[in-house]
Amino acid sequence: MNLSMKDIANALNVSKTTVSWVLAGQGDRRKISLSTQEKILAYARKVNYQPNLLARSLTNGSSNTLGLVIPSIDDEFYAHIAREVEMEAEKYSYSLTFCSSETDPKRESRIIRMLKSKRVDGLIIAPTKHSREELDILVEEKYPFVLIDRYFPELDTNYIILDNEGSSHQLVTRLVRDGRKKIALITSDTHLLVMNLRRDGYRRALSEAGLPAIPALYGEVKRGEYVTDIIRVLDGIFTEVPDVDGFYFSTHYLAMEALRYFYRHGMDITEKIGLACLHTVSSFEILAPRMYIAEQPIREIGRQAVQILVNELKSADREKTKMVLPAVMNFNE
Amino acid sequence: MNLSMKDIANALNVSKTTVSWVLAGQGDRRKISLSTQEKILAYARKVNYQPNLLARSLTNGSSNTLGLVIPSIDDEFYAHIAREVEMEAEKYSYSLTFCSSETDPKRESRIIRMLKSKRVDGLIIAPTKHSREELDILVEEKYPFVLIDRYFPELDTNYIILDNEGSSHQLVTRLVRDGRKKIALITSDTHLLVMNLRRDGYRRALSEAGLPAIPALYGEVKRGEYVTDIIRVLDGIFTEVPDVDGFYFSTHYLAMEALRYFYRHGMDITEKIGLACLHTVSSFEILAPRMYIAEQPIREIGRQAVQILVNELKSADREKTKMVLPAVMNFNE
DNA sequence: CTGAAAGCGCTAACAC
DNA sequence: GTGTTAGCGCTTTCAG
Repeated sequence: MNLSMKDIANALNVSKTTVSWVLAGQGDRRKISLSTQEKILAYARKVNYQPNLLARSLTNGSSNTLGLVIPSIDDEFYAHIAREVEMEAEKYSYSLTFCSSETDPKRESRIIRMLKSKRVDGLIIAPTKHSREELDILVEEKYPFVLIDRYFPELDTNYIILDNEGSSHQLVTRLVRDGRKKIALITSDTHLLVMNLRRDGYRRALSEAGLPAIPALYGEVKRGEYVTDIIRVLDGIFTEVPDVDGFYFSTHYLAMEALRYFYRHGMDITEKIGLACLHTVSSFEILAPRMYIAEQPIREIGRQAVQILVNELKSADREKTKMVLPAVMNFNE
Repeated sequence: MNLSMKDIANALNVSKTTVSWVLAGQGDRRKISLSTQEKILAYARKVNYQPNLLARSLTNGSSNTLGLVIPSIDDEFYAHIAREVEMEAEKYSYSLTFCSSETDPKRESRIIRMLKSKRVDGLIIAPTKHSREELDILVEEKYPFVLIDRYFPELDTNYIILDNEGSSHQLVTRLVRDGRKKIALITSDTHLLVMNLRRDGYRRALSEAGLPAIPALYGEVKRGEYVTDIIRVLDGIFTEVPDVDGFYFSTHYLAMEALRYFYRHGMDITEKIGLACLHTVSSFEILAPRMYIAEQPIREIGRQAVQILVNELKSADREKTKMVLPAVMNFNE
């Protein structure tokens, strides 16, 4: 199959070293004669020489590869992130190996170990709830990594997250300004810190507006079976608070299922019910054009994540970067 | 950082080989004494030994990794494919490195070369239009790979594709059965073979139904600027054929933009206009519940792709597998 | 200007 | 039962 440097060296009666220099573009610096250089270059091109990156990485102790670990590539949000990260990594001539944990902590651990074993130079991780142990190890080993989307405040790591509390607050406040008085919160995955922050923002907005926090307006959906469970939750809210006039969804897939529900029940989600959601998917624009949306700054997250990693790889032991990014709103003030 | 086998061997006063045997689970077969085995295992666990997969791959000449090359991870369809492939690969304890070509042939070439250089054991490729050269090389090198979604009939390769002509024919025939007589075809990327096949299916359905092929009902949208160009196309059709009563979209993103258009113009897409589309995205279920849809058998594609590759890796030089899969319809007959 | 040789961490044929 | 050794393909120090 593929020829190696040795093959080229033998064929041309030069040494492996010379071939290596030339192919690495160091011919001039090493003062290899032009004739030799050209001979090597020509031959390499002719036989379509491709370096064995495994060998190179082994020698160099670095694979020029970044690893991305996300809960699920099926999720539009993470798919976008993956894209941005890949593009940005390419700018620094890193390639990307991506794996999805399927929100299974065991899988996640396995993946992280595997990526380390493959000697990826750094990791970008959107951690699941139970990632702590594995992250502890990374911290201890000083393995370069940056968390995105979720984080652990007690851990001194790089992270880039959304201003969850603030965005929530803005969204709910916007509903309040429309005169909504009975705004339900639909949420899930409440063991996640970010979800609590979103709830906090919701509560703060209500209390600042002098609105009561009605327990019946709190809808918690079981993750995993959210497609069916949200029906139970919404049914419950409409029975107990028939004049509910607003919904704030803590994440996009909840909004999606709720929209399905509203459409099935022929409900008026333009006048009678105000909607807001943190995160978005492209179809919301059509399905619920008047829904207030706080979007994740996906491009920014992807870019920063790569840059933080690249910087850390250049000079280890720098301060950890902790970024809290504002959301991008589809409305004013 | 990570200890190597040598370190373990030194620390325990045994040889690298012994460590290698034991850690590879060959202790019993190689008749290493139980005490030694336990000593090694215990120590490895204690220092949290992780093998260097680069070194192992270099030695073994195989990385236990498959590569997936897709046009864009942003696309729901390919994201799903990526997920299935990853899960299936895991069953055979292969890991997955995925890259997206962004439908840029140069990028695609680069990616394929890079993956080969990293010595991935096999490739799953959803090729872009101009992939021929790179594929020719793969064929010549006998590098194991399988094409999905698109293929080159003149190339003897593994491939798994949808029955494009047949699915199209079924969709359009279904519209005809509803009494639609002026069915427009909205398509794009017409240099792709699969797109031509879809057009052929449309035409066959019309001709079998004795319906004329009205040129004004053929809408070709420029890829790349389809979001704006589709408006021009649809405007054109509605002006020239005001009583158009059906639309067949050759792919999901065209349907998506058309729906946007129909909604903006407040058009009746339940009674007056019949819709059909090859491919789907989740929001269609809400946006256009009555649209006839032919779905790609994503799971099947992902599974088969991996299995074909795994089989080929076990025994090279087998016959190439060429699969044409039927679509999954959301309607009867 | 060019080459020899060591070493990255692992496996496996071949001793003893 | 265990160790020696060579080699995977590359980079890089040191010697000519």
